[in-house]
Amino acid sequence: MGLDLLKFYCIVSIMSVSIRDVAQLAGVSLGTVSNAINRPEILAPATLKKVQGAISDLGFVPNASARTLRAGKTRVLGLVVPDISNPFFTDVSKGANDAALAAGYVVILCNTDASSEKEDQYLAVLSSQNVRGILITPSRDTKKSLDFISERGIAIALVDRESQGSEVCSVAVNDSMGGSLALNHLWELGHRKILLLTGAANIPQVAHRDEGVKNAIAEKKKSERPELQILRVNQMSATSASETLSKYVTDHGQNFTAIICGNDLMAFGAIRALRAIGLETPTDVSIVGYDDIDFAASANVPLTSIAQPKYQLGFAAAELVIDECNNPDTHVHQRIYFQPQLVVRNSTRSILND
Amino acid sequence: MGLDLLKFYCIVSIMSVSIRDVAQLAGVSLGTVSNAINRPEILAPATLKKVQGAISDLGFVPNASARTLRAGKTRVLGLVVPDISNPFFTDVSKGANDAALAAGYVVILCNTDASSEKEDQYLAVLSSQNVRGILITPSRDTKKSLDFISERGIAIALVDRESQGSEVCSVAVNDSMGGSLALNHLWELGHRKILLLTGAANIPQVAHRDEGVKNAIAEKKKSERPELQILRVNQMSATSASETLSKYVTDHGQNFTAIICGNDLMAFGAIRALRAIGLETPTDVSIVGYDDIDFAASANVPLTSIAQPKYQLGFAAAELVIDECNNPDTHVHQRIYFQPQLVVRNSTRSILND
DNA sequence: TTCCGAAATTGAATCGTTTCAACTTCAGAC
DNA sequence: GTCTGAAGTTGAAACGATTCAATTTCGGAA
Repeated sequence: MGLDLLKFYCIVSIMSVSIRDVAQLAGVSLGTVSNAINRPEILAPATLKKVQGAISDLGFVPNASARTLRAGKTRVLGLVVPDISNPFFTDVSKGANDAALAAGYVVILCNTDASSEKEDQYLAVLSSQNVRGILITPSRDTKKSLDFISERGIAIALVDRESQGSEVCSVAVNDSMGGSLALNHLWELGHRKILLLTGAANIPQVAHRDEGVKNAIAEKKKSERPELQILRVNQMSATSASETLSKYVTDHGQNFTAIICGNDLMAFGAIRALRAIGLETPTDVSIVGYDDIDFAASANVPLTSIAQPKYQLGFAAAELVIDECNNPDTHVHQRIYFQPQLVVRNSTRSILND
Repeated sequence: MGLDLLKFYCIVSIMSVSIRDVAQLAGVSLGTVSNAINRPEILAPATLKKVQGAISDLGFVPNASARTLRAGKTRVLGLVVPDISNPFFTDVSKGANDAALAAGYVVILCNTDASSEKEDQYLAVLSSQNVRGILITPSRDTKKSLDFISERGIAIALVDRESQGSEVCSVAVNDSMGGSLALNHLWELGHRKILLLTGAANIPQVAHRDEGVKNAIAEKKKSERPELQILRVNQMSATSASETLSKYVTDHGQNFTAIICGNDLMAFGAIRALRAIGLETPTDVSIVGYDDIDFAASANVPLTSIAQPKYQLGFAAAELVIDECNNPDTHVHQRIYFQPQLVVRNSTRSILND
């Protein structure tokens, strides 16, 4: 008898309880239980209480598949990024996850390694999973991917890309402003010969930042405009930056007092290359990085850098998509534009003598 | 008329095609289409071809919800980690995603911030999503979480934790061996006074590594055993390591020729602290890090470190779970144990004089 | 007492698959 | 020509929720 009882409990706890069981226990109909879950306000308070009691007694959790099948709506988002090991996207992912969880959504992470095929493959999988919305940093031919998605009635937000028309939401950082921030900081410290150690010009982010630097220069009075040299590296890594800079100084001498780098790793590479030829940072050369990676603060030479609100980027993108899902009528597509921030540490120094 | 035609195309392209449409176009029954998708080998080749043609003509994608509802099985895994911005888990996630994609699965990423409540919350969500398996690095009370999961018939793999009983799979790295590798490397270089700059002893990974260091010492002949000092930091960060080490040297002097650090960031902190008091790496002190983070190779002093197969960890865990899902009968629970690897760079140096 | 309309509740139909027992087809054995 | 069994195909039932037209309930007005 004791054994039978145990068995009974096991069955109860293992077999999934359905809305039917709840209805039976509460002594109401199927529809009423469904209403208790989805539109509690239309039920008589007493009934609602009864049903909620039964739900928690049985530990009932609605079956997402059944719900989706009938209602046609999941509570799942897809996040499609080129490289999750890039700290930028890691933080974006964190923000998106937190925003999603708060709204009862869940995020499927898709790492495309910047390959179009993998991107397409993931989009097909996400579509078959009936995801409700997709946050994406498209790798290449944006149009096709986007059409594929929106054709299926899935909400979209572009991350770290600006939408062209106004048919989708987008969340981006003002890269041009980032470039300006870096230049103005150095300018205020008195630097007038500046080297821009940057990446390939066909990367949109890089182009925008370069432009920001140039704009900031153009805004100065003619007599106070700094001289700008531009040096591009193939790979935006410490090693590549270090080698490129060494060669440059060998060829041209040190014709600068400060360097603006494409990212923090390149900044560390630059510091290393300079030290190798007897130039200290910031004593001899000031250096500004970009991204403000975690390690920037605790490096040998704590780095002055441009910080991007990565977490907020992901959070906002998820919120936009969820709003589009939950309020399709009132939702209006937005282009959100975050502002980067200058973080001053020890790698830059004033060379004014007053 | 033109407008009507447009409307027609819109409806065709927006409305989802079901298995029913495929059956009609191919001139076969529902069941046959289902078989073409799930057990193609039992169909007559001609029929199979016909159905596959219809599927691709219509661009049919099976509805995951309906499939799950009927079959009770999703193709979704959950990955529950304490901190996705830790490069370790980033790589684990990449590995898991790749293994999943290859098997037609998809991964929901759950970042718990090492909080038990968030972990529970995510487990509930994953359960309601009917995920098929969960890869988890549990934060605390493993037992309860695991019971919750397996009670619901969801496959489990422990990541970076060893399973105690044999009722679940686990994938971990031999941390003890990592500690031994570090010590033996220094020992071979002639170091006999070693400082272990490590984290809190109640973190399992830390404890195992410390143990590995001690074991390696115990294996040496008595006369050749190095002296070991242990110094623990609160936070395993560069700053904390730097401060703690500075204070230690002030109090005790430099009673070591080499340092084994709890991770690479701490190693960078140590290098900085030493330089501040006039000690260069590796000239005066040799340093070994742990984790082999990306930046280790391109730092000012390229770091000798212990590398863990993080990607493989995630890949293997996903494979184990997927095997358990697909072949529940033949599947046997495994404990996989990866071996860390010593990566020698410039932060360590021999002090033997022969 | 009767009737009315608003509020609350009901339950059959539906979503798009998979499953499996039942049925058809057909080549070969007798 | 008939029978047999294997191979191939069929289609109704089921999964567990939501939806909505239909039904019941009930307080108050006539």
